[in-house]
Amino acid sequence: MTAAQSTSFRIDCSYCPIRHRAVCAKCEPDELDLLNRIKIYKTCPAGQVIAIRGEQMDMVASIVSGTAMVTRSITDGRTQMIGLLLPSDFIGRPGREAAPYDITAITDVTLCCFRKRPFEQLLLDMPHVQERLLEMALDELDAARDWMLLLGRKTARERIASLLSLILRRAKLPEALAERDCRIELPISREAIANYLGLTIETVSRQLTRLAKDGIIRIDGKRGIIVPDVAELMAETGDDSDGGVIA
Amino acid sequence: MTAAQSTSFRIDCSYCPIRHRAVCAKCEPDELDLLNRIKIYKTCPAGQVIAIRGEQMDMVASIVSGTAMVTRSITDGRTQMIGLLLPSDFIGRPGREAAPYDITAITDVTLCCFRKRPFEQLLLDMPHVQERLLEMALDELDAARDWMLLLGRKTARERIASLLSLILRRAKLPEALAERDCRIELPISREAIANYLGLTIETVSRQLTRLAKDGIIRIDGKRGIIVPDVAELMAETGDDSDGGVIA
DNA sequence: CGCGTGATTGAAATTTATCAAATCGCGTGG
DNA sequence: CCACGCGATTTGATAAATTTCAATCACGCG
Repeated sequence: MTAAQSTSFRIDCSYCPIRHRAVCAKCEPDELDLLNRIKIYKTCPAGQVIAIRGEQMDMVASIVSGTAMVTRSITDGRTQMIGLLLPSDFIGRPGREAAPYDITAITDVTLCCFRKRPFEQLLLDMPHVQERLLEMALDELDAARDWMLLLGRKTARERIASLLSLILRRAKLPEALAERDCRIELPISREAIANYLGLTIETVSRQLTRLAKDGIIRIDGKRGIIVPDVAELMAETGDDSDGGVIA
Repeated sequence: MTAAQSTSFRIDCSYCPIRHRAVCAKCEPDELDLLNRIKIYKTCPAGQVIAIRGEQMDMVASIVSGTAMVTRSITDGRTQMIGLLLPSDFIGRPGREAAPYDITAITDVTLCCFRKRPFEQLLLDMPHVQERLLEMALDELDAARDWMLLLGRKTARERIASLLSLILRRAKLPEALAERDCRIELPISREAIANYLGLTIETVSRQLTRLAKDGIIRIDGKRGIIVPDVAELMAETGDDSDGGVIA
């Protein structure tokens, strides 16, 4: 956590919207009390840099609201998005000094922060937090590996279809996916999509229009996408029929 | 763990070559005793399938010796290597029924196996194992994300250089990297390299000969590579000067 | 000695990136 | 209210990188 945040406050954990999914998901009331006492809320405006690779991190945090992106770059500016942080996702790595990636707020972001040292101590005392952190790390690992398949082997069209289908699955209830004309709002710009998919902006744009021409999607303004038939979109992802999800 | 293994035996943990790096690294002697009682050694010959994505896994295991590869594939046979398993690496995921990836032995492999249920129970009772598992998962996550940068943004030449430099760093002591004419043995075939780097066999082959023509490497038989100047190779990886490692 | 697998090389095709220009959306100031 | 300008997006033409298809080569082994 490098950059200054604009505000700092605290609310009670019992009202916390990410209570059941964040690192604290498995905590008992007394453990929650302890967390409550040492946490600090901070907010970052959209666009603000939350962490810079290689710089000192003295905080860890959960995302309470908003979206942030995790990126890595090489010398000449090429950058790859490595993860998307949504509410309940965790930032920071116990037992490491420097931030391993760059993190930038996409929308305004609210963070539930802990100073790193006390948090590390707390991990040892509170196995529930460590258990949950392990679960979350393994889920992220699965997601990262799915993405490796996409980046290493999928065509531009398949990448776009995969992204759209990912967003659909995250945004909609499973039963809603059977309906016709599902509408989603892209949470990120074309540039961010390109960085996510390992493509250029132009290729992203072209593949979107091509999918539209083929009737797989309809484009509705800059950020809106309407999917007439989700199954048809899924068929374009290149994945096996299960859509990458294990039964 | 799906496939049948050829042999099954047990040796004492105190002689275990991966004792200090595997999931049991942080265990006290009494904890080790407990592990010792419930572990089973198994071996797989080179080429054998160790796990198949989607199939039931009733074992978790550490790699004691040998090398295995973790892959994911899509419908038409395109496959992406998602990880390389070396001695001390862990196979299996607590709290999940089905294997999330395919795993294949590259060389003969010796595994230190635990039945999944008892191991899961043991995780709760032995925080040292869980701590270590978390560390290992986070390290793997970092590795997966580095690889995402490679797959999404690097050129074929940079990918090859990155792989060679990765193997160098794994195989040699840091001080040996300063020497001239470092020799490494590629642990995997051209096809496996291609699947690792998200390229075709032919591109791998061409880039290797091109790097050789440019004097960055010398090719020494099918599997041997001699690197006259490691720094020069590192400069071809596209990474910042730190070579992707955080201080 | 010939066979087979894995690796290399070559030529053509395809995909994606790059460079350049046009368009769109939208808030601002006149 | 409307023209202006800016950033983001789309579109077009061309170039570059990588894949694909097809041969050839190298080498270990029966």
